[in-house]
Amino acid sequence: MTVRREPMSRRERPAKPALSRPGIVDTAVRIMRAEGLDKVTMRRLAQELDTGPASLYVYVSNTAELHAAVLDALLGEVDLAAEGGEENWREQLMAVLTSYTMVLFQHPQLARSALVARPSGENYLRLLNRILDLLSRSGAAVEQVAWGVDKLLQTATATAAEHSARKGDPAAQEDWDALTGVLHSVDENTHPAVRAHMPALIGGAGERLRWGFEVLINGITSTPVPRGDS
Amino acid sequence: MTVRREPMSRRERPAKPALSRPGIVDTAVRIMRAEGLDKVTMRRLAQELDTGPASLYVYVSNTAELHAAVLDALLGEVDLAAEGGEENWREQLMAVLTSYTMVLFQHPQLARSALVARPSGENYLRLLNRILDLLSRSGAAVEQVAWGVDKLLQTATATAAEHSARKGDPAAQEDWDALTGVLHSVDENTHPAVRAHMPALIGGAGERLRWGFEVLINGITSTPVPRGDS
DNA sequence: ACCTGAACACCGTTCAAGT
DNA sequence: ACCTGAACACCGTTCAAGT
Repeated sequence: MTVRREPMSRRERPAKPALSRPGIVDTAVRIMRAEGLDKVTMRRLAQELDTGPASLYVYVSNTAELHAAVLDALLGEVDLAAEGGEENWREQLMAVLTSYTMVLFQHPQLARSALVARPSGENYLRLLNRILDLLSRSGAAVEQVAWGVDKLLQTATATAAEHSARKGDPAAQEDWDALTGVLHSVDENTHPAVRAHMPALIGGAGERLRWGFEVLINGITSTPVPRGDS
Repeated sequence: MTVRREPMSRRERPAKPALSRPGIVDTAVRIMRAEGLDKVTMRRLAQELDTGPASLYVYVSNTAELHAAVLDALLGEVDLAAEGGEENWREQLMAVLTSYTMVLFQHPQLARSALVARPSGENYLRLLNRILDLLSRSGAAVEQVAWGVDKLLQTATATAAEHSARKGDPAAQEDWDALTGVLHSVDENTHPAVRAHMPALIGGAGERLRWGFEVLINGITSTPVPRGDS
């Protein structure tokens, strides 16, 4: 009788699996997809893994590092192959950047943390390598390409982070509304330039991303790095 | 005797001043300067003002809005006058952008929050107006100027936010070290482009900011907005 | 209208102790 | 080496009650 009880309870609580870094990161990703990044806390994660928060510190040194690991996992979704002929580096570059941005758009809170805690994972490295390769086909100097890639990734990340204002967050739509409201009713005499640029200042949501990348690519390939730097 | 007691105790606790939004924001700024933005919490602020956290919600609707108010207060320090002759819009623009970036560099955590919660305060508006005015002297189309200013402010803000990795934060230096470490020891066969751009990928801290602005200005003034957009 | 005490529902991280 | 319970030192926000 006691013989039977043992397997039963195993089936009910399906053999709590041993902790491991991959397992922890997987669970973190699952929580994020289901409920957003701010639910990915040490305590919540521990609960999900049927243990105490202290146990996680064997595999992860703090919350920031955990979020970085989640980001790198997500970066696996970026499409590096991208359509467009081998010779058309510009279109390919645009496609990869767009793919990266779209992945981050899905989780703007991650983009936010990516700006601060520089990622250095496997998937990030692959992405970096790919973009460097594409941009270097422009024929620009090595320094321009190196610094330029940084700028491209920065815009993409920052744009996605800003996006958390529109989506996700509850009170963040209000910020946007507040800004557009203020811009619409700005005083002609004190802020003439704002007035003069007014419809454009707010509009063009969709085209802005692509235009932003084009601006950067044009600027990067035509602006030499100050001499004497490596 | 009781007559004397009253003024005494007034002198010891110097007449708790009435709460007000400006007073709250001032205190918040003071705490930030002294101990950093993450000490600027509702609870801590209430303690400083000798009241309970609930009382603050009469003047401030949440923590994000509080931080936005602190940011706008700080933006008052940006030097909009900037040296350089009236005719040299490029140098003036560069000076204003640099001043803005420097102010944010002092408080990178604020820059971080500025990316998400779009500011719309008085000082932000002044800055926006000034940069629009300067950039419009390039002769570029209105749409390019409007979208371009957004890009310029975005880079400045994002660069400052990234800066929180190097300064301030304790474990964030580690991220940077981790990244440079990984980049230095990357495999030639799997990531040839990273290898090829290696010294430049990491170096050039100081010149990068100016180069970044130049790239944008060049790109903005030479890249037309897709037609049909305002 | 403004202010408050108290509560609800959480956090990250550490550390001594166990296995 | 890995895991845990318990504690320390905090959070934001709400709400009924008071002035």
